[in-house]
Amino acid sequence: MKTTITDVARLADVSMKTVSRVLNNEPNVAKKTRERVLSAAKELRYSPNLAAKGLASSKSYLIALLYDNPSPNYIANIQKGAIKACRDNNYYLVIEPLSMANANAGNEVEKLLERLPVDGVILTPPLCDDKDVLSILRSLNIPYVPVAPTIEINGVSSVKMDDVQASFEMTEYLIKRGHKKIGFIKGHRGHSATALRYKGYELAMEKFNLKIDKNFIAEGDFSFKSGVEAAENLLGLNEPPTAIFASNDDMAAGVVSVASRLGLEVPTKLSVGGFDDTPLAQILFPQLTTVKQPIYEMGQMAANLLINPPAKEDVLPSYHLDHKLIIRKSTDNQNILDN
Amino acid sequence: MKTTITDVARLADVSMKTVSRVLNNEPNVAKKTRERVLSAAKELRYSPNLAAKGLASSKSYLIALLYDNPSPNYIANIQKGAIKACRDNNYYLVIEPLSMANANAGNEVEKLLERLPVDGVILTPPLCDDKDVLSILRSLNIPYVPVAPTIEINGVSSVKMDDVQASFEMTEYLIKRGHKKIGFIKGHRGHSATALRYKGYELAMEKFNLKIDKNFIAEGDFSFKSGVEAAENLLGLNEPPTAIFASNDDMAAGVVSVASRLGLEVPTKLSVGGFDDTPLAQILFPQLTTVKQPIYEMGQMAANLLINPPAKEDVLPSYHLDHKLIIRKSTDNQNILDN
DNA sequence: AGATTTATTGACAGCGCTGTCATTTCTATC
DNA sequence: GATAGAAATGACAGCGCTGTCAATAAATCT
Repeated sequence: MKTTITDVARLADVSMKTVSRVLNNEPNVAKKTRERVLSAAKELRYSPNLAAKGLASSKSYLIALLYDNPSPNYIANIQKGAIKACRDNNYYLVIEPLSMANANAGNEVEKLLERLPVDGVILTPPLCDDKDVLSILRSLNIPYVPVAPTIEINGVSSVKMDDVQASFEMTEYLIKRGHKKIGFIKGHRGHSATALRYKGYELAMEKFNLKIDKNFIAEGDFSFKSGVEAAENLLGLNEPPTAIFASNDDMAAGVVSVASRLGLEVPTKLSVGGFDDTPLAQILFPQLTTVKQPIYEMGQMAANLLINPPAKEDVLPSYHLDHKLIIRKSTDNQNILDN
Repeated sequence: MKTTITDVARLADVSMKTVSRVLNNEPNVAKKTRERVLSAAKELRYSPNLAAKGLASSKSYLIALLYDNPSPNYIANIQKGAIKACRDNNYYLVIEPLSMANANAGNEVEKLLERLPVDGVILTPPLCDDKDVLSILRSLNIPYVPVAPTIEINGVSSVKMDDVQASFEMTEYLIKRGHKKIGFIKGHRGHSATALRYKGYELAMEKFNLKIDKNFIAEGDFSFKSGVEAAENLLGLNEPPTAIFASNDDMAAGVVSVASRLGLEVPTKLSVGGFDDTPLAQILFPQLTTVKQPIYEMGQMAANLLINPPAKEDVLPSYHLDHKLIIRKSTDNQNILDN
């Protein structure tokens, strides 16, 4: 038999409402009463019934994570972060993979959310830029937080990292290790990160007065295969680059594999940098220097923003979380080191 | 303003209870009435309030997926499968990563489930073999389905694949491609799959009257690194094997990397087989022949068993789902082919 | 046709909690 | 010590649905 708030009330000799006040940290409860209630609750191992709370307060204590199939690794980390925040606040995370491919993601979302009245929604790319989804959310009046969106929305907080800065740091790091001829492999067109990461590369090159050779810029699409193709072009040049910065790890893995096929030893003959710090980065030989995105932290922050919305006054439109340059063997070229 | 069951009842000119009956597919409603209610519900775009349903019926329409950090890929697929089943039944999936490392997973589970009264729990390895967790679940009287458990529990259905058979098929396939000297890399001790996969290898070797050379059996722990070490041993033998079957993809990747370092071309000089069909298997060059586990299907089945429990009479203790041998380039040795 | 069974429908309480508002108790003030 | 105001507490309705059981309508049987 589950203990209810009534049981606790009886034991603590107060009214149900007072128990409710204590358990929800509402003000205006005498210290002594509070303690009495707390110990009664503890003794009875009371825990509230979510459905009842939800029904009475028209909240659900549920946060939904909507996503459309990016890498399992990305999602897993977002989930972990979001769950951390949920646990800390007695919320729960329900997940809903969506497929934007099949026509109207909007409809799907609508059906889902009409039935399950969650208190907030976390949106990951590319969903966070889908007009339909966004407008449904607005019309249903459900708060949401986009993770790493391309477009900012007025009045909506988002969480993101600074791709430009991260990419700048990687490039700067390569330059400081003595590289002057640095190839860059772009990501998928239309993916927001693609332009930003390239921008960072540009800025770093400019800062150190290095000319960007057009031949050193290759188009990719974030896939391993495109990394292979790009590397074949880059390394087939008369004067090939001494370092290649691929804008994600999968493409970097492609570069490493081409290099090894060509007998170009990494990192001594060619340094390779990636981006994302996927599990692959550590599996590769040599292990990959890369950028660790604050994925976990973004998930956590997103959930937190939904659970404890900041007061309107101090709303920042978006929160930037810190990335980290992870230095491993693939760039260990034993050159000039003035780091 | 959300429409309620009362609105529908009024429009269809019946009682609330009748609407409830129709919407829950209960028997004993006249066909005409049913249609009237259905069209009214449709017109009003009615959708039930989960919290209210839950409170009234003491169900939650929530299934929990408990897991302790296996590969993101594994979890992602289990999730997808489970969600498919949930969607089909108007259920929702909440996920709860756990850490068995920190002392008492049991306690954590207990707290979680006391608060969130889910209708069922899906347990993935290694959680599904944790005595504490299982006993909590039993004492809380929450139905659960273990996925790929080591131990069977009386009266509890589980879902699993046939590791022995799958491993047998891989080995048999290698044999039929002309290999006689086949190395095997074991997985992590204590992981249930380890013994089963080895067993399959043994059975196939026996069936074809091939002697198992002890030197051809290497110990691994499912990590890339252990695959590298095992491969170094195996390929350093005077008479090295012509094929290596690593009992997961990460270790197989290790084998491929060692082979390429030694100038042993895969697949012509060495065939390599893996297990799991992780994304890595397709990224590798050459792409990896491997076994695809029915992970998605297991997740789906598990959720289904929870949502629609089979009648006691026809309870099977466990359900085996089909795996699939995925043949790619890493075993394409152009030999005898009598497949 | 009347009696009996069976199918269909509805009235109503109540699931466990919180919001509202009334009531009581304390504290500060003059 | 009386009074106003603030702080603490409680009574009670009701969130939206379903379970129970009673009432009614239809079907079946003598």
